[in-house]
Amino acid sequence: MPELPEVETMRRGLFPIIGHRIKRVVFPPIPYRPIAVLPERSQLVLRAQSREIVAIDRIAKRVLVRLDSEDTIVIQPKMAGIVLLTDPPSDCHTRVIFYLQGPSENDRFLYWDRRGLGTVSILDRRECERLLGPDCVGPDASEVDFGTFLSRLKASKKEVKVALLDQRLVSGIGNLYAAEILYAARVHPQARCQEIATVRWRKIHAATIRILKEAIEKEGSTLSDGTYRNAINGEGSYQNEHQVYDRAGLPCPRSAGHRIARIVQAQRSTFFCPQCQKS
DNA sequence: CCCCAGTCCTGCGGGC
DNA sequence: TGCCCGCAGGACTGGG
Repeated sequence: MPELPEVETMRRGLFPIIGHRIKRVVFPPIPYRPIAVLPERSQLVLRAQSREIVAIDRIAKRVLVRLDSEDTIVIQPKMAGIVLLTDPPSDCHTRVIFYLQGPSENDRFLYWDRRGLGTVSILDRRECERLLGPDCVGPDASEVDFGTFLSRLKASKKEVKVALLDQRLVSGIGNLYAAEILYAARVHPQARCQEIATVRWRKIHAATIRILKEAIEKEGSTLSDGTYRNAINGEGSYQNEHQVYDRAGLPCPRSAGHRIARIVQAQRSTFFCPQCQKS
């Protein structure tokens, strides 16, 4: 479930490849259906090969590998994708290998995706601006200021938890961090955005900034399925800080007399404490 | 415009 | 013990 902290950790993990040149792009033969490569595999090979990597960026939950041609390789890990500089957990889920110029076959990074829901694209500058511009992707949740946060979210007619997941309003928050943010802010996930007082929006904003920052520092959350890893195959540690996510039926950390509940909103699980979190 | 359901995909865990 | 089904959910699509 890579969300903002996990994808930011991927971005930082790729810093060592900046300044290197891509020698070869390889799609390993795999027993599963291949992942989507946009616009097509041959374009990725043609346009990435022999280009130098000049920067690694992130927009929302996508990693952007900037090339000296002004093309950008956009990696969207979705549910189960990661980028790696080291050997993958299993060879059969390696989807793309980018070999770099250098003395060793180990000079490479790869995209590994256990479920194959992710995508790898190569976009020129215009396509990047169109597909990843402010009309499609809201301001980054880890650094959005309160005024922007309030003006974009408070007008929404959605329930607050559903609104936090809308990448057009504010980008980077997924199901896990939405639950943790609203628990920290003591706001009920089904509260309507327009009915939440500004002082409580301030708490939601503060919790958003704080939790995403802490999760980035801890290199994200590696859940029990173990899929998410940093670029050198290490686990994150923010899972040890989770208060409510995937903890239905367990005691509320704030008061042992309460229990964490699970409901479904927009076809997704929501975890929260019905006693601590008020509309 | 909004909202909801379906889709992609594989691995795992609950239940019988 | 083994098997099957449902669930996990990010982003997108199509229908109402």
